[in-house]
Amino acid sequence: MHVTLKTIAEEAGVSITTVSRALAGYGDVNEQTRRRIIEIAERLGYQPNLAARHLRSKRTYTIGMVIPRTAHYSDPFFMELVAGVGKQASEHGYDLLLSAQMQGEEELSAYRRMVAGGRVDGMIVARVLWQDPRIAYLRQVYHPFVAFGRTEDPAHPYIDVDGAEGMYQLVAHLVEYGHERIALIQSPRELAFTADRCGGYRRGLEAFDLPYREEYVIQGNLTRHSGRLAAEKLLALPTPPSAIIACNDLMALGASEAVHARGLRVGRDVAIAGFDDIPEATTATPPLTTVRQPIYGIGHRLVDMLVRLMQHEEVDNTQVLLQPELVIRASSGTPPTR
Amino acid sequence: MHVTLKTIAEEAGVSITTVSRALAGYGDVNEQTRRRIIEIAERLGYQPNLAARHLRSKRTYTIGMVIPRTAHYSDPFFMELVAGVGKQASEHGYDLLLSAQMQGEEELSAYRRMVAGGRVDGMIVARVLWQDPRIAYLRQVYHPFVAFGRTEDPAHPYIDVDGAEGMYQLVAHLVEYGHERIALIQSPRELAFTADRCGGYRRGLEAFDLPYREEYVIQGNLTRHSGRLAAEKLLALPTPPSAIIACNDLMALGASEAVHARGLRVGRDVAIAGFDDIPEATTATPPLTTVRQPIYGIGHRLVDMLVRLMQHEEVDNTQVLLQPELVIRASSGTPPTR
DNA sequence: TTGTAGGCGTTATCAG
DNA sequence: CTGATAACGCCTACAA
Repeated sequence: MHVTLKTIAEEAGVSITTVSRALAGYGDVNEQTRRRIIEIAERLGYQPNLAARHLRSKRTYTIGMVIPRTAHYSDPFFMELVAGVGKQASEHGYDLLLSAQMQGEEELSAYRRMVAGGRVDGMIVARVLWQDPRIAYLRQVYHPFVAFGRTEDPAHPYIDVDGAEGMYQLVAHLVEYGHERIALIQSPRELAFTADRCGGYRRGLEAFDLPYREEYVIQGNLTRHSGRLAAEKLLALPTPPSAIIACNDLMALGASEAVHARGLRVGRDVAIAGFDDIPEATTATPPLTTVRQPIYGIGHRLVDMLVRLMQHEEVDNTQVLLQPELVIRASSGTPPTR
Repeated sequence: MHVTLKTIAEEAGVSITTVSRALAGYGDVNEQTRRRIIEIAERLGYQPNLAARHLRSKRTYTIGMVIPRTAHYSDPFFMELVAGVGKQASEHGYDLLLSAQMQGEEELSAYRRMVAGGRVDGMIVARVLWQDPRIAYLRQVYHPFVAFGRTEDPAHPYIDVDGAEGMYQLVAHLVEYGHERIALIQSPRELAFTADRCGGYRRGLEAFDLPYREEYVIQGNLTRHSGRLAAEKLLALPTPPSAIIACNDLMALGASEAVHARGLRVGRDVAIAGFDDIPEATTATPPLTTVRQPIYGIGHRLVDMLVRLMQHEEVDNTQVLLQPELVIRASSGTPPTR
């Protein structure tokens, strides 16, 4: 059977109340009694029942996060984020409650279970949508959360990376390397960062007087496979692009496969660039030029901000926009010789 | 405020009991009443308080897992395992409670919090130690768990990969490719799989009449960095090995770095092989020869078994030993020409 | 078919 | 300094 306060109380010959207070470290317990109680508690391996404690105190010391339940593969973006969030949560004395759900209704009901079910003190929301129902929900019930990503609605707490700027830099970089036909493999429109990143792409083209061509912009769904399909279409065009930017690294890696498969060489015949800088970007062949989002570190900052919000501390800035860092590797080719 | 059964009861003009039964789908509630109650519950967005429910029912529908809290980097082995476990847990209607802790005392107390604190119905134990205090604890309190890895004690439920066989195959493979000086970068002795894998290495050497040399066996700690250090030592020997096997992929990748740094070429001048087949093994340059542990799939199976144990169903086999699969890639060189 | 009452283990209030 | 007592929200005999 489980050791409860009652067990200890009986063993020590005092009331449950006294045991509770002794263990909680209240000052109004006789030093003798306290020591005896603590000794017994340790001997019996007492462990407070957290469900009971939560029921009373409304604090769970748990952070919730819902990640997409994909068919078979683990998404490195989310895994890095989970690692960063988990590490920092633990640093603050919090555990992490993870639920893998299909996007859509299921996901939202997982939010409800966690939040309204009182299982977590706060939520981390990743991969924000344009009109994000999860954020709408959390705002409606006034539950603490921080999002990785912003939307138009200016009021919610977020940390984000300036995708427009990142994309602009990517275009500038490719132009500098001599490219004029730069294609884009786009992320799904419903994602908040899509408009941001695509905007940066367009502004990049304009800034260098390059035309925006409909046929150079293809829709992907963030998976490696969709990147490959998109690149195949691009390469089959009458006038194929000489450079391909993908809205995330996974699609960029898929695009590299398509280039290979056509017997062309990445970085020489076709330049490829991505966005995120997942670990594999470094080790891919050739290594991938990309825009770095320090995902692991962002996980830390998300938790730091969330912890303050949960504890109702002052947070000076709840809208953090990080400047991206262009990471040039071999997949975008070699510098122009002049 | 939170919507409780009481809120609904008042709204519907019935007792809490009736609401509870109506929502739980009991048969003994008037159809009229039930419909009215359900309608109100939905309108008010009722969500059962899970702490209260757990307190009563002792079921949490949560699986616990403690992962090492390393300084800065995410360990791909654990991340893959988390992905597999999380996915399958969700498939069975369970959430995953993650706690990142330093190994040792902290880790054990996280187990206690989860288990004795009643937060989880079962635990997944990864990276089993020789005399594993976590397993000792779980057995002592009769709490359901499944381990990824076995120990001498035959009675606990586990899924494992036959490391001895894997290592043997690795040695055989390298011998076939013409190597006679095969070194080993060993994992920490306290890990259960170390004896297993090292045993396979020794038996491999014996089988091919190769001497076991003390100086060819170096201790690592599973990190990339330790693999690099170990390989540097090996390569600085008067008679350096021509092939290096590491007990995990991360150390093997570190060893590759050391080879590079010395101006040698992996797969040509020195053969390298690892164990695990983490995603990066495929994309590394050159790709890494290794022994495949299907970590993601093992995560699935761990959960499947655990779910049956938690629900006290019959499990025909609670000790599963999987046969490993040798994955030959470029890091071990090219086949001997004859 | 519905309601009353008790308890899960904890913490907080209020007397003694 | 200590102990009753109530309450958190839910479930379930048992009674009506």
